[in-house]
Amino acid sequence: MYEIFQKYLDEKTTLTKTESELIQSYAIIKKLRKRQYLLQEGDIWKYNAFITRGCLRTYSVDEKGTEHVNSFSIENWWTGDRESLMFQQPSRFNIDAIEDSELILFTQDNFELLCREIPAFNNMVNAILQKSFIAAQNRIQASLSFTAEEKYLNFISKYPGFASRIPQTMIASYLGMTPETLSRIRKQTAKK
Amino acid sequence: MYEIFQKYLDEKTTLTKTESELIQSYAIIKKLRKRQYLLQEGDIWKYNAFITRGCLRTYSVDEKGTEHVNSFSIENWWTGDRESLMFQQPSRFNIDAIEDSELILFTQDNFELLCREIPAFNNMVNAILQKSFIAAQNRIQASLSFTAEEKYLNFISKYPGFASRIPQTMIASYLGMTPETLSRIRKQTAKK
DNA sequence: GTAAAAACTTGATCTAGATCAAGTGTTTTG
DNA sequence: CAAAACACTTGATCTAGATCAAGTTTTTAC
Repeated sequence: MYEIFQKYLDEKTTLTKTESELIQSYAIIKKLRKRQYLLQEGDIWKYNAFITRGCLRTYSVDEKGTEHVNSFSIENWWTGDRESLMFQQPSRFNIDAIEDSELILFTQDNFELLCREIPAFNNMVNAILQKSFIAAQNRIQASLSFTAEEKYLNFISKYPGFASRIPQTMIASYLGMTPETLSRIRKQTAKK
Repeated sequence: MYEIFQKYLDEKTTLTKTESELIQSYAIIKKLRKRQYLLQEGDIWKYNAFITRGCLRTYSVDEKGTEHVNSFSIENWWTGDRESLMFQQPSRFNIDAIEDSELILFTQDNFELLCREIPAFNNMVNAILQKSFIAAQNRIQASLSFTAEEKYLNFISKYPGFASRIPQTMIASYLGMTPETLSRIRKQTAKK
């Protein structure tokens, strides 16, 4: 499955043979069955994780036991808990597989080394972070200014394809509404 | 006012004399009166802006004319619209001064040059971006899982000092509630 | 292949927070 | 320093979306 990551690298940046080999030498392949955890609340996250196949969700659980989905991540995206990684503190999140998935992991030490040794890799990582930040800003804006229906329409237009592979309950949680509300919205919008 | 930024740099990173001078040579000082715009919706944002004094807000206006505050930024923080800057597209945001303020601007070209020429500067910028992303994630989580009262208590504990210098109406907007609701929450929590 | 468990739908009712309205207090500005 | 503009409070009423409940449909697992 490493070829998928190699292809991603080739698209995003330009590397010498030696650099590519250095990156590959640190790659840890990890397979996850559906429902299996990549990270559990309380654990300290140690990696940078790239998804070559499948779909994962990051969520937290509040005192009432309600799950709140923070994000979905699919093939060709990264996942993990930056806060836990950066401050080496126990995570408030769980990450688990929505589908059978395959990942490539890099320990933070190795990842930092790659960033230091390979400027093109460092630039790629920064560009991804910038885009993630912009996406987070847009999500904040949506959560502040959109109605439930607008949030759903925005979601399916922004992430077409997600709606078909992710259970509605999880999408509802991601959008900050109950599954019942999402069900009713879908019924209504289907009519139009 | 450049000394404030110099002090910030000295705290966050280690630079040679030459590097410091290079950075300073690109700095553009900008003063803003209260209510004055730094950026208006539709404009394309061209800078990286550091605040040496004052307080700014970033907000958008929806079709109904309602303002939604995206963020507040005070001295020793950065502000701007990353999305507009990165993709050179018209901004959906307005940024204006809540207090008389002073900023240091770097055009994106100069800023990129500094990142390229000064690895320590680049690392500092990345670290800031990481922290901004983590803060955005936390805000998303709060907006999904907190009640109006919890959002307010979380805000004042996370940003003590903000409540006294920023009008309540704007804080309410930032927290995604009406000014009336915030007023009632403050009355209640004051009792306790 | 079938029973149990999830996932989704639909209806009835409830409620946190919004909206509307009418104050009072506090800046800003000529 | 007055009056206009703005910021905040308080009360009455309304509503989007939550909650509770009881189905039906789909998926999972032996």
